[in-house]
Amino acid sequence: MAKYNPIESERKWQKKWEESGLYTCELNDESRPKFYNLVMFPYPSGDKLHIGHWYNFAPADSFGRYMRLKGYNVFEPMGFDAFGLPAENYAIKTGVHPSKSIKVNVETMVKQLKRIGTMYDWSKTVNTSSPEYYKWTQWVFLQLFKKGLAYQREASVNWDPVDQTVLANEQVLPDGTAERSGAVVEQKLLKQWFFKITAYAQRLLDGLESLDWPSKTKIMQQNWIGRSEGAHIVFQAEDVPDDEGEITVFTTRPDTLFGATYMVLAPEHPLVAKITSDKQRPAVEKYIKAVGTKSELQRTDLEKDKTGIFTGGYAINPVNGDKIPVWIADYVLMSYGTGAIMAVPGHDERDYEFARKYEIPIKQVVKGGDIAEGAFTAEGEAINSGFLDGLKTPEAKKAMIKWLEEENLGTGVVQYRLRDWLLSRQRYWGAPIPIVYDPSGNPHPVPDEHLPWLLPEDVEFKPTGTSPLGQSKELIERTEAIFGKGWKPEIDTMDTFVCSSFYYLRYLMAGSAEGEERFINLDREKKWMPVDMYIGGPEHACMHLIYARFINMALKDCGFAVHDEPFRRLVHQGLITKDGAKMSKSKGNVVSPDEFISEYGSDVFRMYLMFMGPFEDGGDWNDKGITGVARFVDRFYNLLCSESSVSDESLASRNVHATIKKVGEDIERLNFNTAISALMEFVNTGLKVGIADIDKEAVVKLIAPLAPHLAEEIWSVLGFEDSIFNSGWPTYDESLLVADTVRIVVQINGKVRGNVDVPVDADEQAVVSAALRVENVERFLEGAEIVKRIYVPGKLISFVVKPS
RNA sequence: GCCGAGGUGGCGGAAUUGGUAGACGCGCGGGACUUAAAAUCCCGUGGUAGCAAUAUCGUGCGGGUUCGAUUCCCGCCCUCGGCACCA
Repeated sequence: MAKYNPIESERKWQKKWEESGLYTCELNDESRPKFYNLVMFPYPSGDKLHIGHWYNFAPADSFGRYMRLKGYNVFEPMGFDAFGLPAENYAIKTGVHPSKSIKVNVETMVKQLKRIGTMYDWSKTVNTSSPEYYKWTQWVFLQLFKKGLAYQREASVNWDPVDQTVLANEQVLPDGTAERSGAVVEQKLLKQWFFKITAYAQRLLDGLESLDWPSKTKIMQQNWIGRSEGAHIVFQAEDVPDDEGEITVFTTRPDTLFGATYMVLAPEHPLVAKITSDKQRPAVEKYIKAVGTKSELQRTDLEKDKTGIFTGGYAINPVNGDKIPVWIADYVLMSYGTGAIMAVPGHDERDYEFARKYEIPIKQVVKGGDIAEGAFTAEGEAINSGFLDGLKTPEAKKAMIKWLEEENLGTGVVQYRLRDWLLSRQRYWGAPIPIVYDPSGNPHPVPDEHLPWLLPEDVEFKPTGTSPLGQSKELIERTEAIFGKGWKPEIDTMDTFVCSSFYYLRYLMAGSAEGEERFINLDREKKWMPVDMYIGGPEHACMHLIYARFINMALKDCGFAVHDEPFRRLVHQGLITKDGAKMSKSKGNVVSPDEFISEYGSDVFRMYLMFMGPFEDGGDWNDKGITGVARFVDRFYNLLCSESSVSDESLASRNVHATIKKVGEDIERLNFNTAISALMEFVNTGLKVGIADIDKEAVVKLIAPLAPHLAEEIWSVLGFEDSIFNSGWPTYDESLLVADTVRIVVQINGKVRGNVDVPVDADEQAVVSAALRVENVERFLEGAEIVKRIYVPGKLISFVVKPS
């Protein structure tokens, strides 16, 4: 019998699959239930596919193949998230236009992806940087604009005065200098576009409940959205006219209002100028200036001492009329809450630290802890709090809010930490924002018939102090030609997260004539959405996965989707490291899969990755065990492709049926490692007791999701002409799983002292007498009295004894 | 600091509801085949004691519940991932 040759076989089957169009999904097929199997699409970098890609894509594909065998019409598309910084930086360095380098990269990446042997439907692919795709990115922007969900306001960007360019947060080092140029990064205000994602905060929070997602990811999103319940409370500044001197604070602890001994405003707070006394003014202005040079990152990132300065002004605590000092400090942020807080040093750690430093009185208003030692932040009973005294924290909160509302001094409110989505990028390689400005500077949407609003070609990539699109003569001329003299184009491009927020909808339309005309066919969306399985890295737990949910909801509200949530089940693959470190080109520790593929083939390599450990755990890469999987493949092939005589019929059939059960259950839960173990055990037993010819068919199907080429090869050796992936998943016979006898463990005082084989239908009395005859058990029972007996049918019999 | 996940042989890992801890694989030791090697096949493989049967210790550390704990409870230590002055 010929030895299995993976390299030759894989080439052969990949060719056949492609020629026969086996994986082209008929989206209108009504004969089978649908299954939308999606992996997060990759960025087409110039590098080869690395182990991380394989670790992500191969198991995801195995799951898709399993669902196909289970009888589902599986849609498994693949595409490219091709806009973004790396291609632009490459262009700046080499002068090669991003569209050129991306085109080359996509071509090589497709070739490499095909070598994995996945069932991607390449007839329905997307590339976010193609005009056919970004036409819809612009269209989505315009839908949100029309719905009032896109707006402009001033926002600060990180500005590199040397490179004359805007920097992303990750390009700014913790010390506030630019990663590339080393210049001190400045803050610069620019008018930028935002999506009103905050309007969806509660819906994004509520929607999480229905999703089959890792709880870790849900918790991260909850924290990201950051709902907190509390109250707005109005304080009155002294020596400032009534209507101008109102300071509204947000607090989650209105019950501690009696303990507020000072207030803090953010340095940027508009009231600071009014409230500051003449005496303090020079010092306050100096402090504000010092804070202004710091980026928000520096202000919030450093584990530093709190700093602040007294304004010289006072405010009145509304609940008790106390006159309390008003300070400014950089630990209060203008961007969260109202930019002002009431400080309760007795019951808030930051306030405590600050009050200690500046010798501000600390007052205890909740019973518990030791205020001399530190803030008591837990809940408790209100004290020194007038009408709240004796109430527990939750009741005290309610009572205080009720009082504030009656007195018209405040209201109960819900606050979110989520901020609106800043989508303007002062970059070239992105989708142009489809907005034009009339001669007075008012924004107007580019009408649909002019979409795609093309990204101009005539630009310099080198930074010149403005968004690259600003230099395009073509874009300016185009704008004036269409809209009239004096009209100007928007020159910022969109955040690439916009592109990746709806690609799962566009896959459903890609490659069709209808898809060029319509964003989505609602019947198709209704049928195919939500995505049934979404697999991708945990690094997207917050950004991408919140943005995509938001866009989907917004599109639903615009009438372009019927489902609220785009991703029903989500799984994160783990990270593959090398010697404990993340693989990266800069560290030079990237391991290429290529040598393993050419030596062992794709099947062995992908199975080895799955066999390493749980899919969601990842792990540290080493190639030590790959020979084990290669051996297993040979043994599997030998067992199924040779004549075998069955030496023990019942054991042989139990071997098959138990494996069908185990492998199916394991793949269902994405426990590929134990599914492979089960198949190895099957082979070990099978080589001993044999396998009936009639069972071979079922067993090949079991390995098909994990090693698709191998399975096709054996399937054809068994005489089948059609692809194994057009067959079905085998079923098992429960009655064949049970052996005639069962091994019962015998314990004495909880320790295993022996075991007995008894007929499966033996009753307790039979088990007991068999157990008592075990030599070692007899020894331990000699001279002892059995005081208790525990019997777990099919498992164990346990005697509790005491010496008599 | 807060939130989350985890800690099991020489190594990767298994143990679905509290019921034989270490499946499966790597590695290692021994053997068969071979002139020899590779490949393949067979046997063994947590520590300690013992020729063995077996005993004893053993799932990060210290307690607890239980006939019985890797699994449940309390208190620590360490590693990894995320967030970070959110009022």
